[in-house]
Amino acid sequence: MVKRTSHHEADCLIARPLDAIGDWWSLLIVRDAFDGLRRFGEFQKSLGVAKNILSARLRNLVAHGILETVPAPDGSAHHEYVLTQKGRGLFYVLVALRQWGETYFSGPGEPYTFMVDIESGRPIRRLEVHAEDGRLLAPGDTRLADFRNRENS
Amino acid sequence: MVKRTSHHEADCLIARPLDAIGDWWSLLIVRDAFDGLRRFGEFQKSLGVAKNILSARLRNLVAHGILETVPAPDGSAHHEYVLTQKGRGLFYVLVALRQWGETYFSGPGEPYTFMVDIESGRPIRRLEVHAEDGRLLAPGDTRLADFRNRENS
DNA sequence: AGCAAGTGGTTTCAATTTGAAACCTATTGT
DNA sequence: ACAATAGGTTTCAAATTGAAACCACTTGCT
Repeated sequence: MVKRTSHHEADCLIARPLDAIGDWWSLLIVRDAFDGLRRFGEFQKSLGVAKNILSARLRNLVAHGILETVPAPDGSAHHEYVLTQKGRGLFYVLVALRQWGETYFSGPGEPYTFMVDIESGRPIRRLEVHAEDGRLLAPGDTRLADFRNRENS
Repeated sequence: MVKRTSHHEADCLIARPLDAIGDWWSLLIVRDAFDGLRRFGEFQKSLGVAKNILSARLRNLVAHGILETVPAPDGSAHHEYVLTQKGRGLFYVLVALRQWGETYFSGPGEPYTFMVDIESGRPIRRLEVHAEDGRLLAPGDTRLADFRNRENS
């Protein structure tokens, strides 16, 4: 059997998250969940994707603990999909992706949406990576270390 | 013709980046590029992916300006793939993804790699989202606004 | 009660995509 | 000269995708 390449058991802690999300645009479901969407139909309308595919994606996200199903609050027999704490942890990924998008994908002069702080209505700051002592770090200033390296540093 | 769903022209600035990267695990190529990998063969060995697929992914990343090809410095006829500035902008996405992975995907007691500041060798800080005035923001504290909203706020 | 409409899916099936292996073309190394 | 290595492309079977049809259950209306 030809197996789809999966990085499920990969050592790398970037590969595993990617594998859990499963599909690039499953993140759009997560984004919509952050926007308050909860019902199957709402996601379907928002994403315009085939129902069978949406069904599979939602199932996958639930299986990986990113979404969970809860009984519908209106007492109907249906359920709703809400973010778990793990799912809410993807907030930073979405912010990073969005800021990258704002920088490189907004057409010239094109009106676009961006993230603002609800309280002030002003745009949020750009993400920054900081060292433990607070120094601002650029891409080249970091490396990966394993547990053993950390112990004797 | 059955078209693969694409969010290329989507208004949303999360969808467009996703579409540019193309494939979830193309990010693994970008991660490897951050780790200093440059040659086709290096990527292939690192990712263990079929050569035709890697070839297509590299071509896509180059087409979207995330990688660029440069002549090999050793004078050979081959070229190397290096991150553009746009590509380096994905650093924050990778950090966000990795921190999420560190939190939710590291097995109990399992040794894992994580990001450290090269200068001190100590782990970097967690990403935080801040308002313009510096307040720390949680997932629910932001919303999207379009250009017009910004103008009159 | 009878019936249409809405919600939340599953099934079917053709088209597309994927990926392993084979192949190709240059450039080294010996 | 010959084999090996790098960097791909081509081929083709199997897997995935997605549009449309279908199904089951609940409302709402008359």
